[in-house]
Amino acid sequence: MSVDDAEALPERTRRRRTPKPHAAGVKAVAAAAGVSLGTVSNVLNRPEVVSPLTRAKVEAAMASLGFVRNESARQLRAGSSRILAYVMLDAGNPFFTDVAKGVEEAAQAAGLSVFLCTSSEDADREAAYLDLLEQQRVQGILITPIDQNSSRLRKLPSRGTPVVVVDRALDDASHCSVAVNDILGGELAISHLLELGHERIAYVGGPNTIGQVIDRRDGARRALRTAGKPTADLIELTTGALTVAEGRGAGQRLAGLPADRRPTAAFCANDLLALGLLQQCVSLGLRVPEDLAIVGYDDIEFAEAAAVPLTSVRQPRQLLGRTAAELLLDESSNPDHEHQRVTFTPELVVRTSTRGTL
Amino acid sequence: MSVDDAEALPERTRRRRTPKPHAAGVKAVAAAAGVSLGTVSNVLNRPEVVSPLTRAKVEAAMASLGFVRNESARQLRAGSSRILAYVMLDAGNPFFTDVAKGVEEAAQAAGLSVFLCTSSEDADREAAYLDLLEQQRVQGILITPIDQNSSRLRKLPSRGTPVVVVDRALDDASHCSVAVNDILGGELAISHLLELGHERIAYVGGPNTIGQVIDRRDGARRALRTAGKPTADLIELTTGALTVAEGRGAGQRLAGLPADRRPTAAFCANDLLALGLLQQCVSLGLRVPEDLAIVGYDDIEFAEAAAVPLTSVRQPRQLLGRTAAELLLDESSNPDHEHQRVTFTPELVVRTSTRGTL
DNA sequence: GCACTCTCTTGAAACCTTTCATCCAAACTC
DNA sequence: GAGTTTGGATGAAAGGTTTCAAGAGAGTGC
Repeated sequence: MSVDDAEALPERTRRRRTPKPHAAGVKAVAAAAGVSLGTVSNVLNRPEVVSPLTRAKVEAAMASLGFVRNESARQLRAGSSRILAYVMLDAGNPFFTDVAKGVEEAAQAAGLSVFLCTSSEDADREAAYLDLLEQQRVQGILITPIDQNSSRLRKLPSRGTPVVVVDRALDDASHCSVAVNDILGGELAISHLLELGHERIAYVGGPNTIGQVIDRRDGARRALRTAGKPTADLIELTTGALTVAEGRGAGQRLAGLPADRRPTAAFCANDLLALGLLQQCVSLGLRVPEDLAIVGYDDIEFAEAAAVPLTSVRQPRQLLGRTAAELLLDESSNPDHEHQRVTFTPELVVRTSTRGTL
Repeated sequence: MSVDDAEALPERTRRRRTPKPHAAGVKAVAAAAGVSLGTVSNVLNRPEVVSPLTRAKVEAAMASLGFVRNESARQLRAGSSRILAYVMLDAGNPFFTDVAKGVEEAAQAAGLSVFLCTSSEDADREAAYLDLLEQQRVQGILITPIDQNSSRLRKLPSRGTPVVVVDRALDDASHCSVAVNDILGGELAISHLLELGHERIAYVGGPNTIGQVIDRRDGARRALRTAGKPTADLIELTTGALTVAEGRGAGQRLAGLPADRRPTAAFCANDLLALGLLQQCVSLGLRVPEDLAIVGYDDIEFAEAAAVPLTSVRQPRQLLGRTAAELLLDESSNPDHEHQRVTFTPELVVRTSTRGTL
């Protein structure tokens, strides 16, 4: 079935100004249906004002010519796009894809589509995507930023592109933000470990440019202070990213320490790190939680199914995404919109990796 | 810092034709810099042809006006976009995000950006995204389709939007495709289980509209035939989707069977199902692999870290994505492009979930 | 001092759609 | 049957960028 032969190489020697021999436009449809441009446009945008007969003719013409509306032209004239974007830190982290699911849910309900972009924790990539999206005049941008003080990020709203920050609470008043209290999350994790009697506790996370990494560490320190211990007691293992592979690396470093200096518990900045750490430690012969208790963060679906089910700090992932999208929609449709900062509360889910088999 | 107050509600009674009081355009920049439109455009697109002095003036004007190029207009005139899209089945499945990583790698090398879309195994969503992307005139579409016979999908290339099918080998000659031999993958899994002496084997997967589900099952059947067993021996547990939750459901059903009718091994259409199945079976008291051996598919990162490390059929995920993107780039830049069908070979990775602790 | 290059810059046309004021004809009103 | 309303169709203008043929100066060679 060589459907495409008909269209292939309609002319080898291209005409001068024609960059693409693309599809038929409204003009061609109008000609074929024997009506004016305006009528075709009406069929597209206000079908109810055109008589059924005419509409049928136009629709037939569109079908037979394979008409595809040129969204660039539409947008140029109409000034608005029906797209919103979510720039996430890492598509490989189920936490973010769950947030994305919430975003898509809310967007779909409002008749919008969502484009996903991944910065992969790379500031240049993030910047490139922000530029691109602004140039595309998307309706709005949801972002989990690497650096929340980026000037690029702050300039966007004043130029007409609404921004909602997800999973970070911004100090800046020019955006809405939706976050989970990461300091509290860190406290929950460490208090739990202290209650279990651990004294040498490690914090595994990095790089220290990521807000979540910092807040969760600060929460951990605060829990130590509250318990009357010096914050210096927290042994910090800095990683290069929040991935399973980096978690394994941290496991390697931990397991290499002599038993009397090795921490008895580790709190990881996210579940990917925790899973990597867990895997490496187990394969190097450390028992979890007897030799090393582990607490993760995010409570992704895989935390429960892990080799040793993982204690973790749970965040309302989809709700986070949905709320963020709703704030964005409000901002772009409600003239009386006021920026809000929504903060959810995390919750500790205790499993075998800290509590043992009891 | 009320940065946005300056811009807020510049005029309550909007002027008639102005849909958005958006940014300054080339025209404003040209006026501010005291040059013509064409020169501004040259600074943007061919900076080398404009004199350093003029360029500096224009750049200063752009900065002070906060100029943001209107991509819709650019695209309308230039006819081409610098974006390519990957429509994936499920963003929550690490397999697809790994493929996406490969795509982004290749795209970045070519100076393009990637928009990710998720059909969530919903044909309507997929169709809506395809329409949207075609209207956006993206440079090309990479897709793991739900239904590879969709007429919408087949029409795209003849209308000017190149399509590369990922993780499916299409019978159709109008696309390139990049796939892994799923029939062989199914065979590998079942042969392995047969070698271990299993007789009652279940296949867990669904819905049966998804190509991968069908091929892997067909491979399983073929392995049975090769071993001289009737294909009816394969006990099929059909799921509603390829998710951890559905895997748990299947586990529930399996564990409910009396021991003498329960399969001794299960081959799952992907790792998410396998992880869910594993988790549910373990929590219901079945031992893996003694009571039930499990083989997954994809060998995602979490398979190795599972409660019982998972035997799985590995696919070259990133390579898949990178190859697909490269084919797409070739199609849209090379006039002598010929459609190709690239097929990779999967590989069985044996772990504890079938082999026991030996 | 004239003809000629070469380097930059210019202005108008083109891309495709949407919008809106206007127009037309047929159907009512009295 | 003159005037009014109404349901539909029309066509020109606008939106911001890119392109390209042509123009303007400055410099060079003889």
